[in-house]
Amino acid sequence: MNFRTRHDAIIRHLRRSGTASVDALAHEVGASRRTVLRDIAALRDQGFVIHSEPGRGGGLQLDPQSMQTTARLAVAEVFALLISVTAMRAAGYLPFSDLADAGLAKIEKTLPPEKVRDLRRFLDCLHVGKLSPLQDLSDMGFIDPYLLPAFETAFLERMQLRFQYRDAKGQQTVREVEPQAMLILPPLWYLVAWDPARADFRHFRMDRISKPDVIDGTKFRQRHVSFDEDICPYSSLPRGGIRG
Amino acid sequence: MNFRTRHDAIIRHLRRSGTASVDALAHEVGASRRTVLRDIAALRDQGFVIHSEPGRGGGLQLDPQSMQTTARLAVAEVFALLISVTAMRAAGYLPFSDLADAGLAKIEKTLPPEKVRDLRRFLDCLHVGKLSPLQDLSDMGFIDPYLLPAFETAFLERMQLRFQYRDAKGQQTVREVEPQAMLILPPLWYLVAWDPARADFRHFRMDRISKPDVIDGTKFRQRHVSFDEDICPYSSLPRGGIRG
DNA sequence: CGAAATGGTGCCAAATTTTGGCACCATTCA
DNA sequence: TGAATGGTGCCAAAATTTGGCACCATTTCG
Repeated sequence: MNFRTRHDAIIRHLRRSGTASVDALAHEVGASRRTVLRDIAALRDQGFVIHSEPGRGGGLQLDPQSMQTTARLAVAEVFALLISVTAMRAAGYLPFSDLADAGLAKIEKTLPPEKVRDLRRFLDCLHVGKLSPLQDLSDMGFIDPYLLPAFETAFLERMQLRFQYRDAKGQQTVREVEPQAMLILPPLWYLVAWDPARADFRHFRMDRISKPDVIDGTKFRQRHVSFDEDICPYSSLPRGGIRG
Repeated sequence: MNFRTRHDAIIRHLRRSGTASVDALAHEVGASRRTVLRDIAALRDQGFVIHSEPGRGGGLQLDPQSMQTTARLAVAEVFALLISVTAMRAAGYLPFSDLADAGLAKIEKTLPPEKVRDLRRFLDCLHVGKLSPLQDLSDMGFIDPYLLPAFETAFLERMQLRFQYRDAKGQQTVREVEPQAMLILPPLWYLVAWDPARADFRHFRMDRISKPDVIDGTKFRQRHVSFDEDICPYSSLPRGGIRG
């Protein structure tokens, strides 16, 4: 009996019998006391809540609440988490980002197929590169919290987006564009969009966008965006897993 | 990367990319072709329906209908996710952080109450500020993967920590200190600790710490750490939050 | 009080499983 | 035919798991 089967057996036994001692479990699953104690620790690490009571009449007890633990996240939430973990990895904090990424993989596994498809299409629009050191960062602002929900609709439904844009000189203009890609040049974030009025691509710094709104009834086709060679799509980013 | 994590990663990749070759997967998860083939067989045993097509243009494909509905994140994974989001927000790299927060809130709900309490206590030790531009970043290294688990114990149980420290001149010394706070001055991370031998606070750059170990049987009291005024605790950090 | 029953930890060597590499087979497609 | 692809058997090396032991802490019973 390998440890996976054993863990299942232990959980099943605890569920059925309510409470059990380590020795009883050890006998039940045919393993040593030491091994069962290790299994209990592992199960606790995995999120099972197992209460224990030492002394005569004590034993182990599985908290029934810990059995239902499904977090149903929205696509945008998973996306937001993913980019934060990606940024963390890019910054070189592997121990943290690897663990966080493993957690996200579990969450993704539970996402329904159509959400995974949306997530993939969203991530396909994401590109990462290095910022030129010449950029002026002194006027970095905050990104409108309504931007991501608006992006979600605009990118996935391929609908035009209207927003106010404040250019480098502080001029406010209203734009109506076709969102084609998102670009991260840490710490700056850009929207790459086709501007039909100018018949050309434009880069918009996200912290300069306000009042984003999807324009009803519009539909556009995806265009090929060509990036510099030092900018790579998120999906081909080097990932965790140290190769031996 | 152990086989459980690898299985999660493989499923994630297959779901995201629709179809993938064994070699691509092997490269992705950092394992050999043989191992991935074994993993695929194991996943099929577990009930995942994975179609395969030999020959040119072939590959593996995960049937979207075969999906798992529950995920149980390890406590450490939730910790890592929270820290990632927190740190990236602090660094100002992270737009959409309120959405990430919403996702985290859902995930947090699946943790047992005492773990949530631990999480809060851990995050209470986290402080964020701005790095002086004079700092030399040329020798930034990687953070020891054992640091996070060691911190978890040391901070939560208030136990002393022993580690090797490489100072700015490259000198290696062994320190035994009382961890009092974590400080992020993007992109650098510091441990702020009371050094009993020197009877004073010290800042240790995390990428210069190696071989961390909790010292058994030690217990210390929390001290008030005074920070510069431009450094604020994580808990009072400005949050996104959708206005309305 | 002392003894017994219980959970829990550290350590180590033995047992077991996992892994990577290799050779080789079958299928598909250009 | 040759290249790209999935798949299997085998083996030694690497990594992990396991059991045994000593020992600690807490609780309850007599």
